[in-house]
Amino acid sequence: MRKENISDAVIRRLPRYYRQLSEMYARGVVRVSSRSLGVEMGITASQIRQDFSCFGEFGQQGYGYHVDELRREIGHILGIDQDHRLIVVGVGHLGHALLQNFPFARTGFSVQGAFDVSPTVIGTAVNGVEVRPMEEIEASLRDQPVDVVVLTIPQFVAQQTADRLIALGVRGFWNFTNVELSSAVPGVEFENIHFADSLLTLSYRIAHPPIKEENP
Amino acid sequence: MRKENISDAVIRRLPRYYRQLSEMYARGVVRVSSRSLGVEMGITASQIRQDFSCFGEFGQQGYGYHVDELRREIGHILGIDQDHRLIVVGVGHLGHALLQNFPFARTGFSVQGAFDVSPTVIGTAVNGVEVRPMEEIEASLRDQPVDVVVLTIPQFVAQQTADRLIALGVRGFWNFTNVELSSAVPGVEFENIHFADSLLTLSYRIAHPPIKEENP
DNA sequence: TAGATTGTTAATCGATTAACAATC
DNA sequence: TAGATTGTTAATCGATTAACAATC
Repeated sequence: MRKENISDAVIRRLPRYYRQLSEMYARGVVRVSSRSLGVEMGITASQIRQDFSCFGEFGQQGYGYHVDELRREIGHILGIDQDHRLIVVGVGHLGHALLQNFPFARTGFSVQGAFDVSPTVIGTAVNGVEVRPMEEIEASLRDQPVDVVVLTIPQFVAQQTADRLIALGVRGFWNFTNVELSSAVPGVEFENIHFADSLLTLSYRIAHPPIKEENP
Repeated sequence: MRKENISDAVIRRLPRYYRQLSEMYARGVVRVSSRSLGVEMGITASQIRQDFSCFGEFGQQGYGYHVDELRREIGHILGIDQDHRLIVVGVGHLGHALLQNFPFARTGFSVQGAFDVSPTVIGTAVNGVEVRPMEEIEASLRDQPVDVVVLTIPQFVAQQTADRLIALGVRGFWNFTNVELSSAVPGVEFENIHFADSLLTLSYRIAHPPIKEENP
């Protein structure tokens, strides 16, 4: 049964399925059952079948799933084949690292440009992308709208910069600023990478080792 | 009632509470009720009280919570005051960016060193941390054990490097490699920052705009 | 004191797991 | 065909929310 509202938990598992299936495909695996996929990923076969059934019927009784077909389907659901357009705003160390390393193309994004306020980086090129002055962003987005902005700027300008970009029509933010951004404009999506939060959960877990399992 | 087993969902909210309370403390706010904290954070007062009650009784009837006290308590729970020790393994663009930008001290970590295999970066210093050759890591960890390793290395050496470090006694990994690491050694904790997974969930959400609310 | 707000118990909601008829 | 495995419905489990007595 196709669901109307997919839960966040399901959505967050999709990239992992995609990753696992890509890896199996690269290994030459042709078919997989929910059971064996579950064993490899450490989740139940039930959950896998439930998750997939939110989006359609991709398997075949008695056979399982065709790895490459399922991989493509999930990629399609994730929007990987939609050629989303993206710019990087803030080319400090982190913005630079993402421009240099991150495989945007493999996640379906094409990098349309990079912007910064600092004269030191303006005019330089990172991985073939020229860094342009922030003042030009209005004109640039008018000419060439983008789907997503990568926000790698200092915390104290995060919300105001987001607001400025939202006014220019941006509806997706990949936010690295460790600030909780918000907008009154409907349909604006924020995806946060909170480095500090992540490290703190690790800090918690090493500070509180999980309770030893007594012999049952 | 103190709980034995804290759910992952609760743990992942703790850094956000800590962040919010720090921000309020910086603003000079002295007391806060679960209700008003909930309004600011967009969660229910019930959930806040439930979450806190896993760890103790930090409030006072009729008054609420003392912001700074609660902030310290949560920081303590997260292990921020434990002065954890950490090294960075892999000083490419991302490792460099983290060494340069990330406020390790503010999350309770002290950077003990950085390691890489590339002669280009070995011997350089990033933000006061000297990059040493990977061969020296055995000796270094024997002398100065660390709690956490930041893994910013290429995917194809991720698992083998993790195994090598686990054999040297490392029990915490902040993993940036987009590989699902695992270990048979009990008590080893992995915290993953999966950039690609994160961006793909954003891709999903902009590809599937949430269903418009009909006027009820 | 009266009002406010906690910590906790009970009720609800949603997500995960189990079971199974359908069928390749 | 018989065995395997799906998609889906039902059962279980856990997390969130509501309610309220205790009390500052």
